[in-house]
Amino acid sequence: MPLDIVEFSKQIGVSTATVSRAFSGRGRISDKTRERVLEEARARGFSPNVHASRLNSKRTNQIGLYYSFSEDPIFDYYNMELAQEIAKAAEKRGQAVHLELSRTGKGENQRLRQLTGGGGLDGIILVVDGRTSGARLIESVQGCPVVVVTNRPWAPIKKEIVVELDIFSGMADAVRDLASLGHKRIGFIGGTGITAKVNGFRRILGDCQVAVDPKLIAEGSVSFSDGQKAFHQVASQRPSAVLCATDVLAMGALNEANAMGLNVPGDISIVGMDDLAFTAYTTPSLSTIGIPRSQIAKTAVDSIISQLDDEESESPRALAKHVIGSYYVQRASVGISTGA
Amino acid sequence: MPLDIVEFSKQIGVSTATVSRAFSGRGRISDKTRERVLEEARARGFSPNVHASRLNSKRTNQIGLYYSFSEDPIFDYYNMELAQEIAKAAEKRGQAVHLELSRTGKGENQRLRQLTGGGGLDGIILVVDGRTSGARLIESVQGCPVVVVTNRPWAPIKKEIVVELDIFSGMADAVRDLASLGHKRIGFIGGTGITAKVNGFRRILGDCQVAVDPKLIAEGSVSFSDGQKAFHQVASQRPSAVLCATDVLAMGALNEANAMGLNVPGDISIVGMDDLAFTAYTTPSLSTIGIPRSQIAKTAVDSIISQLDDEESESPRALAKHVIGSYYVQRASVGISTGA
DNA sequence: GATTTTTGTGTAAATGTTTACGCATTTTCT
DNA sequence: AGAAAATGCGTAAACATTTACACAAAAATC
Repeated sequence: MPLDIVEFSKQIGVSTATVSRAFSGRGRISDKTRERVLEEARARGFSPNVHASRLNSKRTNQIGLYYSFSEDPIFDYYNMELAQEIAKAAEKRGQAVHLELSRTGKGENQRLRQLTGGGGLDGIILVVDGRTSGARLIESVQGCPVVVVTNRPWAPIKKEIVVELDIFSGMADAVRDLASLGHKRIGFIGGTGITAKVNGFRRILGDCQVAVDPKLIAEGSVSFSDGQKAFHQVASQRPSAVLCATDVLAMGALNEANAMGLNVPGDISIVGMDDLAFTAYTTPSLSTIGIPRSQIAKTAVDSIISQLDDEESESPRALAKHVIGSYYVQRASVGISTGA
Repeated sequence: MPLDIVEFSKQIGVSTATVSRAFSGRGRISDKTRERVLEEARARGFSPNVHASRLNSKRTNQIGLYYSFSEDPIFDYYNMELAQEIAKAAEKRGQAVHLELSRTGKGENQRLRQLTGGGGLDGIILVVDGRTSGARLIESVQGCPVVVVTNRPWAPIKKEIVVELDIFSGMADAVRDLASLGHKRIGFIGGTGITAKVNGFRRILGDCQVAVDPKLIAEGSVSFSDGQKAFHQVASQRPSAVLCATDVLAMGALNEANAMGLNVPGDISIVGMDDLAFTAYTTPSLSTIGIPRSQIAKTAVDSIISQLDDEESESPRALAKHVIGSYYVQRASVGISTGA
């Protein structure tokens, strides 16, 4: 039913090549002709068929954004905000985002093969929460550039480019800051699967010459209620400040502090991680450690694009790793230590 | 470089038709053959080219999700959470989501024509915040089913299916509830462009026989700080409860109440709108009015699918409107009125 | 003014599938 | 067993573009 390029070009008296050139911007064509073609296209309602177009040009202008997480919710606030930044960064490079959410596990590899194998994507960004599952996933990426975004240490081994998120630099800033405010008993509320953060925390305390008290470290999961529980437990040990592995955990901690009649930051300081937009909206506003999401996004998207360009120029693809550091934002939830 | 169907089928000694049938599941093929083909494909790393495939079959299995908003941020928490639900609903129907964020205005129509014209999408879901701009946008949707998600009254006029969100049923529930708790002075914190909510609020107060005091209605925008300012203004008029047009505004109100030394809900009750996930995490947890997002998502996606099916069966497309009602969740931010 | 270069356009051969049609072969029915 | 129906598979014609190549006309060069 819709006009095709053959019929359309016949109607306006040019060749299909000319029409193609008018739309793609590639090849030689005079300005006058191009404008006439586009004008007629608008008037007659012709738009080139993208499938036929892509079948030739190979480019899709679509980047896959694949989240693989072992725990629900896959698409939490952090990942949503990251997705948004990636969508923006992709748009700047003329790419649209193809969003895919997945639970780590069975069927994933097949899905990924299907997604990347048929040329449907110019590239794929894999956001993963585990080293092993990530490595397994990469096996299935068939015919397109791949970028892995991870918070685990990861040396690129196959065809992937790695964007590694380093939360520790910001954590160190936070701890230094707390120490300078007189905090000597600093607690930590962790979560399953984020042992790395806990270990980093221990190391950083050592670096800052703050004593490590195992009783001040509470494991938990990642939800609000986990934050409440963990805080309740840690608070009994009288820390003067608590770091939480995520902002949502910190919200739980804040809430529980309130319920326990503790004043934040009067009695205890609380710091979250992720720098979610809503940390500015809490009462008191939440200090947090963030990794610049726009930079993560830009790095990942740029990397896909440059891999594509490399491919065209037939130069060998260099494995690479980009490390994105973190920052500490002090807000109202942190104050001078009132502890012993 | 990658194997094509001709070469692959030759290698394993069958015809291209057989390979195609093995992958698509359509047409006649024996189980044994299909399995052999798929097995060989895995072994040899063959995946069918999606562009060539789509060029024939016309189906894309991609639904566009197009947000057009007149104000930043386009992709706020509400829209993120909605997008997530739509992605889930689409996935259940075997469709992926193509995300597109846009500021209302110039270039939009052309972008939309380009997006929908070339057969790149099976359908498109337009989420808009204005009646007029939405109607203008629809003009540019060329060759695929379209669904509009809107919170404005909207009678379908052209080719669109409408999912209209009715916040008023939930608002009425909330007001009734507040009234039954003895609240007689109920304020409202609105925002630009949401006059409809304010008018609805007035009507509902009338229905519930609660006096309308214009001084208790504050316009503002939609941000956290707007919520703070508007609350400050309204609070001076001593309302016993305040409805806020969004949850983020309500967070601002909550924060300002705190800053003013008002206890929530002891001195004043606060209700938000949107039922964002984080409303459960505030202190006190925020009562809110929500519209079931999963239902919005399901309705929109199902509508696209059924329009596609109708198209195939050549039956005429019926314009339709689905209205999704709202609910009220009472949480800790609401209590018995202590006012005069 | 003749030669070379540049520019604008057309022709036609890819691009990699799907599917209508046809033909054996096998199964079902009477 | 013979006829009818169902099954499995191959051949080849779409599907709607892009782009290498060819060629004429215009512009630049000497």
